[in-house]
Amino acid sequence: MPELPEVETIARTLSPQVQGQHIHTVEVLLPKALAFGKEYLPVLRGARVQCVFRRAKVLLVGLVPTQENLALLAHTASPADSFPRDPHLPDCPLFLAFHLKMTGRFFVHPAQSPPLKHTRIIFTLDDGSLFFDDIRTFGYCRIMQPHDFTTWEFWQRLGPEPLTATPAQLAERLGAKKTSIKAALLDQSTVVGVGNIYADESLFRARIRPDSRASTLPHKKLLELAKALQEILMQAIRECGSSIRDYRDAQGNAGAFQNNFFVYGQKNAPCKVCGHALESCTLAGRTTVFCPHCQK
DNA sequence: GTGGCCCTGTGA
DNA sequence: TCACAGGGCCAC
Repeated sequence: MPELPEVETIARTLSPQVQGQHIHTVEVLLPKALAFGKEYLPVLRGARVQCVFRRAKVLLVGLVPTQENLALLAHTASPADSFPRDPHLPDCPLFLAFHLKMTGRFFVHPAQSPPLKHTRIIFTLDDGSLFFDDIRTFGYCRIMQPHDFTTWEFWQRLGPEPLTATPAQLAERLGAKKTSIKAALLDQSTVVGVGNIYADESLFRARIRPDSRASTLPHKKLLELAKALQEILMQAIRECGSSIRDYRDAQGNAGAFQNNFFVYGQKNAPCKVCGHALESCTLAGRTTVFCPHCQK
C-alpha cells in the first residue's frame, strides 16, 4: 500500500525520531524479514543514524558504523571501490533498505517495549526502540554497503523519480511502452513510486482510459498525465499520504489524501465529475477503477 | 502479456 | 467461509 507519498511521509516523520541516535542491538523476530546482509549485523552495533530518505518506494537509513567496525567492513568491500557512485545514495558506508510492500510500518517505542504481534525487527537505539512491523510479512530489510546496490537488480532497474524528472521526460518514457498505460505507470522501470492508487487517480485526472495502449496516446495526453501524476503526488505528500486501512506514518498518524480519491476503491459509485457509474477491470493484475464517460 | 505466489486481516 | 487487498517476482 505505501506508495511514493506514503514512504516519503514515513521518511520525514521517522527522520527526526532516529537521526543522530546509535544502534545498540538488533533483534530479528522473523528471519525472512532480513532479506540481505545478515553478515553485516555485527557491524550495526554502535552505528550512528546519519540520515533517513526515500528512493522509489524504498525507505533508506544511512548509517555510520564505529571506526572499529568500519575497519571490519573494509575487508568485505569490493576492490578499490571501483564501482560508480550511485547518484541516489548519499555518501554513507552502510545502509538499511526497507521495502514496506503492503503493510510495513515503523514505530519508535520506549526502551524495553516488548514486540507486538506483527513486529519483525527491533533496533534498540539510545533513546527508545525502532520497530519494523509488517502484518503480511511481504516487507523486508536489507543491510547494504554501497557496492551491494550495484548487484541489486531491483534497484538497478528503477526508473526516474517522478518529482525530479520533467513532464516531458516522463511522457516520453510512458509513450515508449507498448503495454496499457496503467501497466506502464505501475512498471517501476518506467517511473518509480507509482502503485495502484496513484496510477488510477492520475489517469482519471488526465482523463485517460487505463486500458489505452501507452504508445498510441498522443504526446499531449501523455504530457497531461505526467503533470497530473506530479500534481497528485505532491498533493498527497502535503496531505501525508493515503490511509486505506493499514498505513500510518512513523508517528502513528493517518494520511488524509484518501479523501481526495475520485476513482480508487469507488467501483460502481457515481463519478464525482459526471455522475456516470464508475467501472472496474483488471489491468496488470490490479483492480482498476475508471469513469467510462470522463476517461477516453 | 497473464496468473500464481508470498501472507494476514477484513468485510460481505 | 471466502473473496479481496497488492508489490514484486517468477513461470508460462
